[in-house]
Amino acid sequence: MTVTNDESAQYLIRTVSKRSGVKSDLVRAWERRYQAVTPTRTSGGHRVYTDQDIARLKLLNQATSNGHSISQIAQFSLDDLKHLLKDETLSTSQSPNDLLPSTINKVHLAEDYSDKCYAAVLAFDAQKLESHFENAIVELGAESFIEHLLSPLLNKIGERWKTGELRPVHEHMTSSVIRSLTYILRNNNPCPENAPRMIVSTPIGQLHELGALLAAIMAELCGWQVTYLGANLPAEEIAAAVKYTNACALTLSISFATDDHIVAKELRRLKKLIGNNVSLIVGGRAAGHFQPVLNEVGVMKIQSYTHFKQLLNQLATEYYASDNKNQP
Amino acid sequence: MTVTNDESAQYLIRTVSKRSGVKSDLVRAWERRYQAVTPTRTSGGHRVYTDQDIARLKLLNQATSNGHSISQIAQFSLDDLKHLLKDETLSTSQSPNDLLPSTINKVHLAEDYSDKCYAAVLAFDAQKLESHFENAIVELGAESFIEHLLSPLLNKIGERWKTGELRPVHEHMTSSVIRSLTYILRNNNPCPENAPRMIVSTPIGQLHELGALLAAIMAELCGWQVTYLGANLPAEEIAAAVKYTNACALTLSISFATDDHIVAKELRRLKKLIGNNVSLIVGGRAAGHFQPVLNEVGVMKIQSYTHFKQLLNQLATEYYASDNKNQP
DNA sequence: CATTTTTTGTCAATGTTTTGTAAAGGTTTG
DNA sequence: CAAACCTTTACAAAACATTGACAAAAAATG
Repeated sequence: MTVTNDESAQYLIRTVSKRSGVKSDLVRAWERRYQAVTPTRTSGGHRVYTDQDIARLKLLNQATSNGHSISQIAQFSLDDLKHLLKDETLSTSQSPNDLLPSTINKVHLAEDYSDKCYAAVLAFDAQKLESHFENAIVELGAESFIEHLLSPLLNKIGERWKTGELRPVHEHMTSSVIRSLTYILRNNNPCPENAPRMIVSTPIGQLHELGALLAAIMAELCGWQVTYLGANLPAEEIAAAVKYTNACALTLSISFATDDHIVAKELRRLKKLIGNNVSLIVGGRAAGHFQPVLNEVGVMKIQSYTHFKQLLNQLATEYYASDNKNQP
Repeated sequence: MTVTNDESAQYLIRTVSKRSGVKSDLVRAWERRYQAVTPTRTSGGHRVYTDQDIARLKLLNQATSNGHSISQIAQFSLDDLKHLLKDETLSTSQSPNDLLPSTINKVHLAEDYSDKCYAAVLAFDAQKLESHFENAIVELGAESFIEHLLSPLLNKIGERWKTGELRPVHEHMTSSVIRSLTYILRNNNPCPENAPRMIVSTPIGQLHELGALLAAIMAELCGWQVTYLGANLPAEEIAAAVKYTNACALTLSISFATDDHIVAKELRRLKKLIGNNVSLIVGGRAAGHFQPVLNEVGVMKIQSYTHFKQLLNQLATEYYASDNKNQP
């Protein structure tokens, strides 16, 4: 099914007629006699319809040619109409479970989607995974999608990867799908021109990018202007990106605990390169493993989903405050 | 404060009219009556348009000739317009081609965009880069976009990287932007359920993914069901993905010439793991460097843009032929 | 079953709005 | 100075709206 959630799309009667299969005259008659649809009007009086109206007329058309009297069903809700037709075509159908998504329901719904997504990951079915994600974004909204679906899902993938149930390719495939999704998420809330800038990456040796992706998406949703660099970059490169973009924050994800000293060395170098005016944030499953270095370098460590969100908002506030001072 | 001097290129109405296909008079009428575009003015009062305006007008033109009333859609955002047209081309595939998309013009136009995109890469401006890409896709169409803009651009980036004008981060940033664009490109032509499947990646040690991305996009546009895995994967992982997805082809990009034997070893292992029924395709700037191994293993080497396209179509044809035999 | 009444899709007549195009006359640009 | 722009005003075809009517089909009634 297509993603037609907005009511931004509006149509005049001829388009509606073409799409629904109901002649213009009849559309007007149904409105006049039974208020089957109640379009708004232009200032000049022309009728303006929504996607929902079209869907409605389509169903009404089907129902009438199925023997129902228009006067009886004209005021039915979309759901009622669907049921009507379902019951006819399949006489005894499945359980009708599409009803109101309350806030409490959302968590449950997200879990539901999460299971489906994990199954798609396990089956290595990128198409299905993307499809589930798309639907989930529409149904849950970007906010809930990230908090209740994406975040737990990535955790689960991280765990299962350690137990061997998943292979590295699974993670790569998932990263790939999520990366292409950033396009939808970003376009849901365009950020202001003067938003604070952030670089997101993972240090050299850290090949897992799921955590970094999550961080990037979250930051974008919190109104940051994020430049995502992918995984496995040396300190010099990351620092260069910070310079180029004039970023005021840098977020790294560390999800794999190594015993060599690469991460520590990279962090120290990074700090030296970017200086004290750029906030250095580190998250990821294995961040705790490097606690001594984090303390030494002066890193903000992400404690949890909500903690990161608070951090983002706090830093943004500080940024706007100092920005106003410099810009009288 | 940073220099936020956007709108690098500006056009007068005649150019806009030619490129968008909307007559000058009409462009002005749309502006006067519905504020469809809001160009700036020269000191003398002439209208000055941006690339975005052109993309916008092009989409509006398409939408109106598709039955939408201009007054209703004039103020839609670029994204809304894209959705509008996407939903329509899915239901009614007949589209009477609009005016003058002469091939010669397109090449020139693509070069123009290519320069702008490269400038954005050099300036490390991900947002501008994405914006240019989006406009270019609208104006050129996916096909031309890839052939005349993306492909040359990536070559240029590869070259400049070697000379040191660009750093690795530039490439990472560009990859990131292109990856999120795959979403638009993919949704322009949904592939059939039973399309042949392909895995795209780069072997271990090969960190540059631009070539692989290009290959993935091209294959998708040729009707393949592509699973893109990103860069730097060991043979076992890639082979596992091939097994999981039941892919009939595997494309690798090799853009960096190394003197160690890793690539050779990986290729040999891969061939052993995937067997003879899966086509192994290799492309990339440095593919020639490993010619002996390619011959030994039996690899199809990509010679050029058009060669790869032919290869894709040929393999797809073979796939469908053998598929029909097995599935009577 | 025959006759009325109601429902429903379609049309016609007449007036208004929308929308692409164009002409007239002045200004800017190169 | 010519070509390209600008603004204003106008115009006509296409698309809409409203009202009212009509006949076939369906339902109700006797």
